Amino acid sequence: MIATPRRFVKRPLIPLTSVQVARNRVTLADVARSAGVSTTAASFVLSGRGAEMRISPDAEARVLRAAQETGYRPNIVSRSLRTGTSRTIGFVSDTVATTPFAGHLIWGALDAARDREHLLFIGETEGDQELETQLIEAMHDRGVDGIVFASMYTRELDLPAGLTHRPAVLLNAVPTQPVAITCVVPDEFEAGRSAVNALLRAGHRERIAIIGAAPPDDTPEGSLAAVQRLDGIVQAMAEAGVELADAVPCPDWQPDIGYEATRLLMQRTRPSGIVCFNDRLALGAYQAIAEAGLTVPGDVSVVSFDDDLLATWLRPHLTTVALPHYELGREAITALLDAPQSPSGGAPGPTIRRIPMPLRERDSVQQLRAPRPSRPSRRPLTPR
Amino acid sequence: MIATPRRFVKRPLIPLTSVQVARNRVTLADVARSAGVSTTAASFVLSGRGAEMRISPDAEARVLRAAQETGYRPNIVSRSLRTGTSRTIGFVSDTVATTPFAGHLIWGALDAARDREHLLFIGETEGDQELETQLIEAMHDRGVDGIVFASMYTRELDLPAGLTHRPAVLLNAVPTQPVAITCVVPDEFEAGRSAVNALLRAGHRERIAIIGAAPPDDTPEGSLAAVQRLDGIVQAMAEAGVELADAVPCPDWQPDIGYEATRLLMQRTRPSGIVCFNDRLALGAYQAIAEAGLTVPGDVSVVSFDDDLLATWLRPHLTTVALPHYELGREAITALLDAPQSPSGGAPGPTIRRIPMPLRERDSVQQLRAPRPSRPSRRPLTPR
DNA sequence: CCACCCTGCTAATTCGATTTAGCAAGGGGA
DNA sequence: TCCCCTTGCTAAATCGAATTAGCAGGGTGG
Repeated sequence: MIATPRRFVKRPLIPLTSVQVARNRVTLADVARSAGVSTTAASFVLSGRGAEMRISPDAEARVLRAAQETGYRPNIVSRSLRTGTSRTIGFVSDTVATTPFAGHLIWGALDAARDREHLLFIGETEGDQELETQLIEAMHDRGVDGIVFASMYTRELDLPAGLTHRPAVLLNAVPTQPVAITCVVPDEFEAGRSAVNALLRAGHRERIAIIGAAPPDDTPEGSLAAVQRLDGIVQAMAEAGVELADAVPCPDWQPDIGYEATRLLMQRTRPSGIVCFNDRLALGAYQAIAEAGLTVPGDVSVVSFDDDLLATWLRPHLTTVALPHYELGREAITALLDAPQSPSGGAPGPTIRRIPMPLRERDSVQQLRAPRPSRPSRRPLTPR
Repeated sequence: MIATPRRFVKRPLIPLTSVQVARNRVTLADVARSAGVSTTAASFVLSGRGAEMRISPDAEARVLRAAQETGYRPNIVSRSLRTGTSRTIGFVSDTVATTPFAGHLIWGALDAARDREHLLFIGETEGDQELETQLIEAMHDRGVDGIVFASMYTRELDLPAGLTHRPAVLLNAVPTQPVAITCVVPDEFEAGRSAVNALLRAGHRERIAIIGAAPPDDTPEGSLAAVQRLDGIVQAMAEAGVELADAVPCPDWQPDIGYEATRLLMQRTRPSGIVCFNDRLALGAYQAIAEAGLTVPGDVSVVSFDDDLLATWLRPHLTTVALPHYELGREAITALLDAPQSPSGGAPGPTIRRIPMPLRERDSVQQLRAPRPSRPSRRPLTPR
């Protein structure tokens, strides 16, 4: 075989199109042809504008039947190019993997998106600012209708570049800048009140301690949840006229730290009720309490936050104020899709939607004596 | 003001286009104009085919500079329409939310996808067959390049309709039908061997019991993991010439069930080593052992499977055979993108990639006596 | 009987990038 | 001098749906 001289080869261009693209999908043109109408007419019928555009009932029926029989599904890529709306949302978070919670956040978002026939892109930044921007751009390149930017724990954050070019919602976070953006966060302040009230209602008044933060403001770096839970706790106790017996601040809320904190507490104050700032700390507390030869709730009552899966794995089951991850996820998508942003002006700052954190009463709180006649809990008007 | 008579209004059609679509993105045409060339030339340059298509170095430089200066980013929706490839992958699983593992599966997939400049759609089916099909269709409507169909626990499953219309990979699952599809699964059989070998190596020979399944085949419905772990355990013990002292099958692998199973075991056999079929069962075992006034590992050694976060929360930290979720996720994407399927014929059945499950040795196994001279563990050639 | 309107459609354009086909200018060999 | 080839680029088609503009035919009022 003789090699063709280079210069005799005109252009080695093979029609790639016919090779790469799966040609077996039914298109609108196919439907139209099969119904004996133009694509225009078919498009009108299938978008429900048949009557408006004066397509005869007969033609309409033919189109509908053709679409049905061929199993036609509109190509959303094409529609997206034309209309600029892709029925697609980006969900960018800092940590998908390391917290089990993330699943529920995403789950709620997924459900809400599905209700509105949207699909979700997922991206994880691991807190890397450059990655944040890249992901957001990659999503906009693909024509997402909007982006939910989520943090795994409630905090303040700097808005990443490009986020607000199109509709966006902050989930579990509020912006450091006074930007007009919708934020969906759990009501951590009310949660603080709920937690401590669970103890107060059960008659605990004397020796109540907390693990995870200490008044007035010793909280883990950057955690808004910590600050607000603490505020709620402090305020509820003040209202009830009860003194906080002890408090152990913790830089990080992990089981071993809860364990050490509780050992310290048992030596120092021997509390009858402990509020742990999350369920992992509570696990550590359980371990330390058991090791001291004491029982929950007989000797020490424990309440906590988050409603981790862990809470029902512990014996006895843990009373805790739940982070409503599913609802948070749902609400973020709802806010994004239902309340389009006003890009130019409008509100001077963020719009914050607080989602209630429900108390899950289980078996870790001991009823001390008949509850006092419950004073209607007045919610103060203090700005938060 | 007099209302315009209906019939005088020609057609109330407002050019929606200019309203809906954000017109501020830089397009290829903008770049071309700014560089003083045609979009064709600009496209050639930016796709790296400048030399091939004989664009002069000068023109090439102008295009590159214009793209740089305007911050041009190609519209992937448009590219996708033309080329049929969207740099987008669908990840459909049965459970994102209820298992904390899911996060790591997704994490690995996300990382691998990012390495190849792909984005991931996420969908959750909750085991609903109709939803499976709908999700897969919705993803194909958006032009995904392929789909990873994942199960949260290793099992056999019926391939959903439409999955194999385009490239697809099964993650943590194998098909019931003899279909040519790539499957990525953890090596559960080898894991069974690892777990029990951890006990054998430490000198446990007499009273070894297992919780979660019982020979020859009492395993939770539909769990391939259970079957294969059990096989591995049985085989490793047979090889070592050690008799299984006791086995408690469990319909579900939750802490309370592990607790009850262990109580039963302590009465019946009082084992010195327990293999729990997952870490939740092990948590229950810890609780029952502590309640019996015994300690881990002093009185009872425990090994387990999964390497749940829980494993390092327990005291002492749990020795367990890890499910390599991150690697599983990565491998699924890699397999999907790097090894395009041969749609018509080729292999007669699925291609199965087994990912090793590493033993994480921690503090729950007691060394009984000096280890016997370790016979090089011959891996048998038995087909699995 | 003619201008006009309504009915019921269709042709053509558009979105943005990719790809095919091809053109103008210049150089070199016969 | 003429033909052919190469260089360096551009025009036009394409992907699939949505949308704008407009056309043919029949009926009606003046």
